[in-house]
Amino acid sequence: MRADDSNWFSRWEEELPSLEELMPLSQTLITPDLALAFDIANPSNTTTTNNHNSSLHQNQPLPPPPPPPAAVSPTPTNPLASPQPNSGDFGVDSSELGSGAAGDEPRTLKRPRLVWTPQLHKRFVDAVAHLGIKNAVPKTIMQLMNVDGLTRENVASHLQKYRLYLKRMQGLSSGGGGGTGGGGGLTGGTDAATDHLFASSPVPAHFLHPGRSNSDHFLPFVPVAALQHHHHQQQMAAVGHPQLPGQYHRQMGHFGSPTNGQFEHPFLPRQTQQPVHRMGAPVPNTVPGYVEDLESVNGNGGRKVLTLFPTGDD
DNA sequence: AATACAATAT
DNA sequence: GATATTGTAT
Repeated sequence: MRADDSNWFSRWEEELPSLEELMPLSQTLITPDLALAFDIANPSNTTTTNNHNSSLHQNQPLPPPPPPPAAVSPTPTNPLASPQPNSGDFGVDSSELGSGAAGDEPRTLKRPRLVWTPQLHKRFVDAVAHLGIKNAVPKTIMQLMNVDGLTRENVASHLQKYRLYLKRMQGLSSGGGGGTGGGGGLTGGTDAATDHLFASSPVPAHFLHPGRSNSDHFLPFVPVAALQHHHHQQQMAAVGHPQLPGQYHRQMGHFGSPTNGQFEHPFLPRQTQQPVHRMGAPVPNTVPGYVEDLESVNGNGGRKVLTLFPTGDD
């Protein structure tokens, strides 16, 4: 109870990490709907609850307004290169979305394929490593990663692949061969072109021997402190050109050594629990910011790809 | 009912 | 081949 306690709250903001520090993980996955809503300046709208402006509090040093309206062409059926019929001015896109026009929130829109960048994967591996294979299940991993827009399904799918990778490695180490008949001979071992991504991040040793060793770190629970506090995730969309001039910042992993894990925050008794809120709330998720890009490859329907960008370290 | 896993489809 | 989606088990 110090006098200064009374104003700790005032200083609270000062205690926050600088934007630059947090920035690395900012940006959020996009949701197509939001993108649309973004431009929709509908005077009459209503359900578009996009009120979240995060940039109000602190300024943002990086608002390079880039380009363009990158144009979101939600029309998968538009193989043509001309994304929007509106040539010339952007602004509102049309997006007729099928049906409904602006009235219904497209909850059923398909999100672009998630692209697992090495950074994202790193986060994934860190999360799995810190959870221990035992507790590393999609939901938990997803929470620890705290990447906005990332869904359980995304993680599950990646986890599935990752497990196969681990298995493969185990087999290689002792097995001999495997015989899989594969004849091929591929196998490069630790880094086949196939596992590019996986190879880019070190695989914690314990992953390789599930069997013995009690690898499971003691972490029944993870104070996932990173869950819903300030959301800062990073994600970007890169399409076609992986070399975006963007500024990446590196965010050091939060995951450090659990042995000494001293999570401390002025106060965060928040157990990262997710209330069982189900739909119904008109203002459920407030997405901070996002960027979306899509790549239209050949007329195959154009696969939109969403790539979360770097957040981390390498 | 929700979640995870495995299999299958795009 | 990488992800998404589906089916099934828990």
